[in-house]
Amino acid sequence: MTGLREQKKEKTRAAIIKAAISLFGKRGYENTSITALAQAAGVGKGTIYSYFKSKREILLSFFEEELVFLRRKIEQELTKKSSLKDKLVFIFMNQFRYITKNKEFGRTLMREIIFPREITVEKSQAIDNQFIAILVKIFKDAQQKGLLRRDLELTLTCAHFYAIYIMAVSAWYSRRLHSDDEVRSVMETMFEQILAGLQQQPADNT
Amino acid sequence: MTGLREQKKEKTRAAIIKAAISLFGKRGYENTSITALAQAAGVGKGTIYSYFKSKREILLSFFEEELVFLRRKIEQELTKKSSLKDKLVFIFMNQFRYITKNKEFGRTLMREIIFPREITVEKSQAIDNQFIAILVKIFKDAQQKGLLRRDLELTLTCAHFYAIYIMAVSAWYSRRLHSDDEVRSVMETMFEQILAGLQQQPADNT
DNA sequence: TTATAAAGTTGACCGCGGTCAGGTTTTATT
DNA sequence: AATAAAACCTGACCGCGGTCAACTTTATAA
Repeated sequence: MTGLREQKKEKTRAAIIKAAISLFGKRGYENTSITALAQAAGVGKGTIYSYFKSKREILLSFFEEELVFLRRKIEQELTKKSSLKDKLVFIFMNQFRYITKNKEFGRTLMREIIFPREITVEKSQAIDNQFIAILVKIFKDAQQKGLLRRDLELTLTCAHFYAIYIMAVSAWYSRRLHSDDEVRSVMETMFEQILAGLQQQPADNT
Repeated sequence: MTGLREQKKEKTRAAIIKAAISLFGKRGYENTSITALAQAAGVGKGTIYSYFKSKREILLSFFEEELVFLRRKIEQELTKKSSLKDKLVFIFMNQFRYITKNKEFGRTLMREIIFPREITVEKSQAIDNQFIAILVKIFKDAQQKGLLRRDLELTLTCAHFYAIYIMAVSAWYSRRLHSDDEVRSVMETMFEQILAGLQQQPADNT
């Protein structure tokens, strides 16, 4: 049953995440110390580490929660988009905007998700599994409508598009791309190029 | 001219890099403290920071030097590879093996190169410019031989393959791919898929 | 040669993320 | 109600990357 202990633990965990949302949002990730987080959550510093393995895991947990909303929002608006390319661009641009809203926050997040440490591998896997879920759904749909080759290993196809997205984010952080528009334009071009190779070949008349 | 000052500075810089090579190699990046590095280089801790902006910049500078050799080696052996796909796989697998030789070292490096901070943007750009140089050369060659569409923006094409490479490295760090062979196999598959879309369409007979 | 300015070096010091021995609260048992 | 065991909480403490005021060395000018 929900003993006194479990209730408290849930409360504490929630308090920490809440404090994280508030402080990360207000001051950014790097400028929020664990000590400050602990104070805001009303617990001792050490307690934090019995709920999370590291500061970075707090970030990932925080993001995991946000992702539920982000995902819901995306899936709602997705129906408005018609073409496969539009859908993909829509998804990734939403993600991109969220990530880069706070530059330094997004960088830490990306680093942790794309190149996780042993300590955060599971969390980071859980997070991009959520993405893969959205993407696979779209691709299956496209396959059924005859827009995509049926022999594709969908996991690989997801990976392919995800790869372009990561590259775009990277280009933004490396100051090779500067605005949302540039990013979207590059992504569109590359997506078109990929799809040209993946979709069923209609009678080709160049 | 090469005054006393310049000479000393060069020596000191070299000593720091040398110490970095030795200690990073011996103990890894994270387990090498700046203090230890300073001692090994025979200078004070503060001096390190008048040569490098941060510990991570030392890592990048170190890698930049290694890259000269790696690049030379790659370009020499490249002539043996015939097909475009083989060449690309060869380049990226070399890179991959180097990066993942020391797991934690490679992770820090990738994080810094792919998602650089303001403070390391230039260095990280310089590094992947070296790659782009190798890749562009190959692609131009392929275009001349009629293996690639001529209307391609080569920078984008590079980015495309580079993206797959990053994804592969990421998959390895996320424990989605476990061995060299798996990584190569995935990379090969994806490269083939891309090329099918990018290369000139021969009369298509499926 | 000597005085002044400029450049370079240094380690004590800071706040950080993370640890852990010791103290406190909850549960289980009688 | 009293007690023992288990679970949980805590902040002093550690080594880290990075800073900077004070100091030393080199270059310049008279």
